[in-house]
Amino acid sequence: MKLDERHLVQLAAVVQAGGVTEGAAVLGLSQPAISRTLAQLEKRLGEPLFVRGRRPLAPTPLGKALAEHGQIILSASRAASETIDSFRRGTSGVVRVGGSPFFMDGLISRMIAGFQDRYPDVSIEQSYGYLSDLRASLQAGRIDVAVCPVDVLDEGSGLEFREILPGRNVVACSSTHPLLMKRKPTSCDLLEYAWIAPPPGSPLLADLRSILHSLGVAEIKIRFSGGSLASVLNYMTASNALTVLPHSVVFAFRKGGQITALPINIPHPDRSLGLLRLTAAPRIPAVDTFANHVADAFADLGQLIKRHEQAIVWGA
Amino acid sequence: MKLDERHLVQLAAVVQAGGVTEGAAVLGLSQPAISRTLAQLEKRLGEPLFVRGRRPLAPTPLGKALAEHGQIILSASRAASETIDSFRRGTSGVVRVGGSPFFMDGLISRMIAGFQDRYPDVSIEQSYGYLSDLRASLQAGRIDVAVCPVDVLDEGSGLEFREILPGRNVVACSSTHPLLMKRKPTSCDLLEYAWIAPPPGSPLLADLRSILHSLGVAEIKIRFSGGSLASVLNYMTASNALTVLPHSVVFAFRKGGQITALPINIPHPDRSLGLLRLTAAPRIPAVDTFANHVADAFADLGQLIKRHEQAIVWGA
DNA sequence: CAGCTTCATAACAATTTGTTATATTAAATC
DNA sequence: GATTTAATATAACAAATTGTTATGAAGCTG
Repeated sequence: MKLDERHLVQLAAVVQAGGVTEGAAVLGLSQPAISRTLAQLEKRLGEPLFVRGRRPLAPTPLGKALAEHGQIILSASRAASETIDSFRRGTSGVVRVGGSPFFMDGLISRMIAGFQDRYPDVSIEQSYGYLSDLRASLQAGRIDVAVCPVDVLDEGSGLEFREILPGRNVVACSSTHPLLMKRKPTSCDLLEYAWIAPPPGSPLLADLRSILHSLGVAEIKIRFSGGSLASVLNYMTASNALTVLPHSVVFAFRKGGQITALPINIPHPDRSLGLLRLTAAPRIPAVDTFANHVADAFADLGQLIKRHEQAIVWGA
Repeated sequence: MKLDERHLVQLAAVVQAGGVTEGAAVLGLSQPAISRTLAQLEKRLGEPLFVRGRRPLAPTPLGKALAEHGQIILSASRAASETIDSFRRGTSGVVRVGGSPFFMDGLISRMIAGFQDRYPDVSIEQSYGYLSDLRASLQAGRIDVAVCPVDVLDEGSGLEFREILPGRNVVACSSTHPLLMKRKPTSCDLLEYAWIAPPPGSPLLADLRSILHSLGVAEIKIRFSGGSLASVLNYMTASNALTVLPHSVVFAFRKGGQITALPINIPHPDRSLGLLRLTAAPRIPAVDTFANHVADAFADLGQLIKRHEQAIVWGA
């Protein structure tokens, strides 16, 4: 026999509160409303739910059993309410974030940890991709926000762009690299060593080409390619290979003492790391919270880098 | 924010079924009904629950989260329905049974085990008492059924009596008792040994007195009293003490080989073991099921005793 | 692009829900 | 044991909700 969820909830409230009047108060309803519900329930069931003509009100075994189900429903309903409230506050929900692999692995993943330290009820679903994929994912509603280097001129197409860090690359190497002995490495020196290529399709790969061009270097020895950041760092640590990496990523890993940047100036890409969101997308508070957290974290990082550079001067 | 349980259920059905139409079918409703509910929910929340303009219908993270709560509600509701159906079939519920201690401990408790082997979803709450207490408990709705010896003439007072075994007592003793050596023990022999008194207030105690009277015995040595059946049996096993017990109880424990009955005839009490229920009480199917089970079990027991007596003749 | 399926909207009838006012009934009190 | 008090049941009514059918709009499929 099918019964109304609302009725079960009312029954549960009455049983738990120990009286019709009190139960009504718990639910914020009038006593006659509950009284009628109970009468109707008993009529439909053909079984009493309470021992009649006796106070305090005592449920029959059946009444008690049904009230337990009602209690579950009431709890679930309250949990749903809490879900909504917390969703609105941006302290719960799901944030689906996509981004370019090196930034995600090198910076964002740490920031996510810090974020969830503050907002443990927001779960993060991470995915990888470059600008065109990410744009498509945003538009298809597969992700809520993207973290990605974007050409400064690139704009429009319904995407909202929020810059969080100016583009700046460095030539990275193991912190025991022989070239670090030299005061001013030349372009020729760079040709001496093997290179790690950034992932195919990444802006870094394009940057690498333009760097080589600006240094007047024709070709380099690519020894390793296709690896994610962890592979690149490991490889670099255990070899004298060079690669081009975002300044911020190398900076973030300076604590490990394994890698560093060569003191050589290379041109800045006309590109900034930023947060991308769909302009037309519904505002999800948790995504706002997350975006703000990431932006703040990058602002802090920017400050840190600035202070660090006052001590150590990179390049010439 | 408070939301309607019904709406959450409908949301859950849609998410689980993967479409409005399918969800409506699951709940036995029309598609527009669900469609309107969802529209209303989204309007009240100010947040989309589904990714619009896209098929197959995909819930947003919020929609999915709320649907999970709805699923819980739906399950609880179905469980409640099942509780009712099963209650009506008499295969679930609670049976509160009261009875005289020796019968409960000696016979009924075993029958409850057999009962629950067949009906595992019926739980039994057992309590003890003699006729007057039990009658009061029945009338107060504290128990659903009583198992108790009742004077054959005693009747009325809104109680329905169902006889399940004619009263018959025996003098019980350890199975190694010296009197068992004698072919025909006399009343004087009975005076030689210590006696265990049945619990105060029990019909057995009254029976004991009338037995002594009929045997022309004035007084006996009471050595032990106030014990429950387990104590009485243990005491008897470890001594040569005698007591008066229902024939059926001694019979039920014959398998243990520890106790038996003396071959001496004592008068039957004008009393029968029976099931008592309130005539006016609402019919609880599980109680019916239980009462029938107990009655059947006693019928079987009666047959067993009869066959057993054709082999072994008790008393003279 | 036609055809099919699925979802959204409109309009309306029926039921349900909640309210206040009042009668009953069980417990408490003297 | 009569009387008072607190709690529950009932009645009457207004408002909101729910469900229905009919129909329009929007995506997918071939």
